[in-house]
Amino acid sequence: MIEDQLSVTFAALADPTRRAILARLAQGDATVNELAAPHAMSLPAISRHLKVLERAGLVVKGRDAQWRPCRLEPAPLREVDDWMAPYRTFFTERLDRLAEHLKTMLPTEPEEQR
Amino acid sequence: MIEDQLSVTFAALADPTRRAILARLAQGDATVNELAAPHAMSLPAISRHLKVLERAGLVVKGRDAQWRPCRLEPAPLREVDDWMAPYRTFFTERLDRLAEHLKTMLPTEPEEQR
DNA sequence: CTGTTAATTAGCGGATGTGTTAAATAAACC
DNA sequence: GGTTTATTTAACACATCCGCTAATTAACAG
Repeated sequence: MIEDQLSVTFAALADPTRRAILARLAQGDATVNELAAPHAMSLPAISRHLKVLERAGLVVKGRDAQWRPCRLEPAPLREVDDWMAPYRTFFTERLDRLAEHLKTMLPTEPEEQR
Repeated sequence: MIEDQLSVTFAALADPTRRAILARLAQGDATVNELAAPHAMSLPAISRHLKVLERAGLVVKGRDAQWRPCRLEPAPLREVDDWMAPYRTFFTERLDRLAEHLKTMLPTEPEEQR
């Protein structure tokens, strides 16, 4: 099980419930119960989702009596952003993409003269 | 099984082998064998990874005799990019706050004379 | 001490993911 | 037709994920 940080982060993001939790936390800290409220799902299920987000470093839990106020930690998202960087040119600059595509295409298969 | 596009894309990205395949394809099209070459893994395993990438719409396979030239399809990455947008402002804002914090911190702690 | 609230853990079942080897398909080569 | 090459599918094993309910821990309130 040699799971790298990026894989753990992507796996954590690959669930709509967890992304909804992140979206909620982006608007401010919240307790586990507050996070669970909008979802038609048991509390333990939400608790497990939070654990996944925590393991990915996307969420940090504090302690306030019996409450565990959760906070969004954007650092792993920045890692995702950095990973995306080289691919971003593919869909932001289509002319460059076409040019590069042609460049990689031309020298591999030299046209024969006729 | 109501898997949304974004979840499928994130799940596809949550594997280092698949990300390596995408990185390879970013430099030009390649056949399944070419994509498999750098990995210490059986060909069927690579074939399945490609299927996952295909299902996510990240890769499109063509047909050239017995070869299946694979091409990178950046559209789902753009969706990820769009999803990231609100969070991106979040963590740049956070960095700004950090910068400001450091700025306001420096003059408050003047070196004591001796 | 007792009861209430917040949250986690335990244990179960079912689905999915990931790797293997062996067999099958498909198109080229001779 | 028969062989080689590229790729996929089948069948199996094993682990993880994801939901549930029931039980447990932790901290407050009276």
